Amino acid sequence: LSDHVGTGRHLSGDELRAWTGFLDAGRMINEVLAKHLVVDHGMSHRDYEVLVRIDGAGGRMRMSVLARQIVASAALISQTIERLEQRGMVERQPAASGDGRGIEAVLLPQGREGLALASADHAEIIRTLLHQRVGTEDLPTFGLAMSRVADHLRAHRRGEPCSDDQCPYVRYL
Amino acid sequence: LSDHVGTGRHLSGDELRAWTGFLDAGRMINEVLAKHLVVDHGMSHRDYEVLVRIDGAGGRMRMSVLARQIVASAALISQTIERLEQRGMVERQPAASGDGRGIEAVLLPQGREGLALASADHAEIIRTLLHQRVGTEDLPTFGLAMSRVADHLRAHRRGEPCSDDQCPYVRYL
DNA sequence: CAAGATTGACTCTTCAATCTTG
DNA sequence: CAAGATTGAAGAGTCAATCTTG
Repeated sequence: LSDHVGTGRHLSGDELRAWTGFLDAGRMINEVLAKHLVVDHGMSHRDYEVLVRIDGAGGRMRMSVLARQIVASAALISQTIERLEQRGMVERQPAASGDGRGIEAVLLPQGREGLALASADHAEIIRTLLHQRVGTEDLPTFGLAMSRVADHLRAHRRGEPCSDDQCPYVRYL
Repeated sequence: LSDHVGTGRHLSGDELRAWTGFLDAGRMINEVLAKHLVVDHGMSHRDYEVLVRIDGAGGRMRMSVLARQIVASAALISQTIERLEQRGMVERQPAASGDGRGIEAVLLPQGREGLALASADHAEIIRTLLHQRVGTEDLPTFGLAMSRVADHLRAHRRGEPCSDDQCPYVRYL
């Protein structure tokens, strides 16, 4: 395969290594996290993320806010909360604010407990598989780069115009 | 939330930024790629990846090799090839080698054409959303770090013992 | 009509069971 | 019995349509 640099149809050697490494690393880390959560704690990775966010917000959070913070659609959040409610981990309540359209997901004791049990291993897996391999020295730089990538895409998702270039493809977001 | 460094239950500030950035960036980039492929080229991201791999191997590849290279199970590859075959993009043939158990997926002209049409934009999206944000200067380092993460996990998946530490959680792979 | 939220249909993924060949 | 590959059912995600409230 040809190995043009930067402007060609195909990715160059460095570009390809970065992309396939990024893609495969993400898939396999997610696979490990997902299996750990479902095997040892009976919840999906998304269940866990939802519980973390609600806990981080003090125990209650609006559906729409949840959908915005986690990278997920409103429909997905609704069905995830539905499953968590059936298992007694969260509860749906009318929004505390006056808006009659809002629904808040409220963390129940059982959900708080499940979260606490899962979180210790969860963090350790991420350290072992990601942080340790990236290396202490490069970790801050890596974190900043990933935040730039994510923040750029989040800005587009909110409909904000892109600051420094055209970004022709984000219409797919 | 507490902000211990390295050894606690929770991720530290740097660790958390690296992890959430990595996770969200991966999700949103995949979302853009997936939508581009399905909207403009009528194929899923995994369809595209399968076609790329077969093409890279010279136009034919065994199912089991495909499953190993792409991070996917044998069942998933089987069903993906099934769909591609129905659309006339690949064809299943008995393995060229003597082993009567082997099946090879062979790229057909229509598949080659679909791949060519999709690949130009595909590479450009990845450059715009990932490489450009990481930055030219940091890209090689980033690529090496991601390759270390992925290679470490691939080694575990193949059952090889881990070189420099215990890695207690890879049993979930 | 726009925003928050939900539902149902369809698709994709995973898991366990199956079949065939070495 | 182990390895390569396939199948069917169940679980989760996406999309379009719907309902309610501002």
